Amino acid sequence: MTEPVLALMGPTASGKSALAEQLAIAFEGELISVDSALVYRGLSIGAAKPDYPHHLVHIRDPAQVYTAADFAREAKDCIDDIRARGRRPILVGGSMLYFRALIQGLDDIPDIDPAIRASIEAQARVQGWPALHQQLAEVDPAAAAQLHPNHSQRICRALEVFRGTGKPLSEWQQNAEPRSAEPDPDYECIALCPEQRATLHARIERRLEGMFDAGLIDEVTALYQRGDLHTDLPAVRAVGYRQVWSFLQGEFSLPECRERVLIATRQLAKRQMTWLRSWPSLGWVLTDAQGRILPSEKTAESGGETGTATDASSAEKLWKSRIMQLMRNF
RNA sequence: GGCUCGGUGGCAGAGUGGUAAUGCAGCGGAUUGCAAAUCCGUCAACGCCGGUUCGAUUCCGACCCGAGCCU
Repeated sequence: MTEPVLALMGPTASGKSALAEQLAIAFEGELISVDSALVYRGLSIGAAKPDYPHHLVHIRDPAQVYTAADFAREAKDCIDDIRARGRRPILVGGSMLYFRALIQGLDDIPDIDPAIRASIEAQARVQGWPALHQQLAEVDPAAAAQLHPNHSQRICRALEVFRGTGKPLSEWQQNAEPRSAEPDPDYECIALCPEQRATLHARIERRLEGMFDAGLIDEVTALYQRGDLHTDLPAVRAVGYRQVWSFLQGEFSLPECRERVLIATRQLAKRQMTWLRSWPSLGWVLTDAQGRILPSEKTAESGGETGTATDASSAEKLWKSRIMQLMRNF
């Protein structure tokens, strides 16, 4: 069997990129970015674009919409391609739905005509989402039962799948084999994160200052002046870009803008932590206030309640131990 | 020094003689094609001391603090 793909996860500003670069060099690997903002050209400073080369960075125009499904497909191709060249693919990033789409897979639902979504959103503007939730309940009660009446995006998705395919979303999802919580042997998932929340917040704050100093405002201004971009696009909704965009429109002062970016970034980190806490079989790599990896047993592979490693191949064990060893020296 | 207005949760800000909206932040959660998105849940307050009252955050008085005006 092929060795697993290393997947390095973690909240924003946790230091993933620096570690990833070291891993890439140490393992003759190639990095694949798992980042929903970095896919867009023009998002560099505010998206913390790393200097070291990554795949799947700057591959779309900000006017386009990139999706988790696009990512899963392209990342898979990328992994195959890298392996075909005899190198090791390493995934790095914090877009957890992208990781999930790649590792756990998405159901094979056909593309939906964007016009359908547009009409649903138009309908929602006049009727409100709870009304659409009700309509969903008539055609797809299973999906509706799992969604709050205000959950705009997911109600929209369920509705557009039904209208576009004539088949309820919940049925599409039943076709696939049930998702297991078992660790996927094809991926070795590691999370890098400061042990203390306060440390992460301090890192976020420091990095944000650097972004503003490096010209974040100018970067967003360039996007703003294109004239064809708007706040409904994912690229413009990204943390930092959205707030600076509003600042450019005169909605608030620069100090308030900076404060809002800071808050939004912390909130992003929190949501990422929520994903990570329930991620199956995740190896936690905790760091101290100086960014050094803590040597305690907490850094060892977790989730091994039973002897899951007993039947692991020696190649796999070697792979793991090399990662762990490298990380101790980080 | 005098007068006026004001002091409600971390912040902003309603309100009532029977212990108090809401927004933001914080914290927790969800997450199958926009996910750095979207949504849900939740903690937490009436400056201080007396008085009136069955009962005061709400009424009265003193005091403290803040803003403004006056001398």
